[in-house]
Amino acid sequence: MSESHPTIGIGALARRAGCQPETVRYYEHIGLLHEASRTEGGQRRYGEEAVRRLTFIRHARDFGFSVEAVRELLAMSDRPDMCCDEVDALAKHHLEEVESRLQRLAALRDELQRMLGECAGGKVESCRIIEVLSDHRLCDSDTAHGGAHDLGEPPAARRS
Amino acid sequence: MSESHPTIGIGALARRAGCQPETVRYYEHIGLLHEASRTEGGQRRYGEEAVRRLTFIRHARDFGFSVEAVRELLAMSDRPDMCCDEVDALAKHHLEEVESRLQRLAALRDELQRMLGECAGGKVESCRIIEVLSDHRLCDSDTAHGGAHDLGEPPAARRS
DNA sequence: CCTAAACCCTGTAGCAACTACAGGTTCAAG
DNA sequence: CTTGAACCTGTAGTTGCTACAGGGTTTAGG
Repeated sequence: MSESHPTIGIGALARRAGCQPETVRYYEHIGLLHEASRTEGGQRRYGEEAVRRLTFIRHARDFGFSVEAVRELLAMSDRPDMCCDEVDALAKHHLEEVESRLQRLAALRDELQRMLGECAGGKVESCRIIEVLSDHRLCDSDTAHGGAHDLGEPPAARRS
Repeated sequence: MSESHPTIGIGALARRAGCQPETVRYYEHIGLLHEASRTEGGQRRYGEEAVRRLTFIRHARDFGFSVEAVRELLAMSDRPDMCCDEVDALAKHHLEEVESRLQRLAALRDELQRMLGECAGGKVESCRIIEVLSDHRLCDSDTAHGGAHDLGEPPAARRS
């Protein structure tokens, strides 16, 4: 309702949503955030609405939704009279992915624990860890660790 | 012992280790695999040792070890009389990371389940999922989902 | 021996989702 | 009015590959 004047700088906006100014510019660039109004000198100025939108984005990202999923969620939340089936479906789908990642990650943990438990701490020559890594048959094959890709490795960048 | 003649083509090597020829060239490029010998026409030819090495790499990668960690593991496995403490430490460190990812992923799953359970299926306006995403305070804050980054999202590419 | 298919080569660009500069401009406090 | 923090654009880097384009090589069959 209340359209606050755009007085918030990009740094303050970023701080309030817990991210970096670069990330804000990036979100604008890929169209998650609308183009901000500018001062005469060309600097971006935001209002409270932008804070809400960015917070939503960051929060959804923290939940593990991909940028494309966030884009859909934003589009849906912009249409309040829509039926929320799609939102529900998106969240369900995401939950399924999370659950399958959880299972494989748990299998991986078990295998790592087993490896570590069996390593007697001698020479590399007889190291159980190296052996297991060398030979797939030494794994508990029931609970196959299905490839790090689908488990998700931490992406390169982590925010400080 | 038996130094097999290098007769295996890059495609066959890749197939035996469960990856793509491009991946093999990439590993060579970043120095995980030694430079292969070549035919007169310039094509790479490999022996059984390369199969073992590549299999080790793929397996360690499947375990979620980063390429840099794999590089260290390879260096260690190349020195059989070394004490395997470092291997052990690397694996332990990795296990810790896996466990912390597991915990956050579990918290995330709970939150998603809660969100889904509370969504009554009406209009977006009153959608519990959108609400939770909009407002951090609606989360169970004890078991905070700590950012998708550290949970790891599935990287873009998945092998077929 | 010849040809066609299957394989291989290099090099570059692309994916996600940002982060990190460089080299300059603008704003706000004192 | 000066200073320094904040901001601007644009490009390149990160991880771990994958996907081309535009060629050359190998090999099996006839």
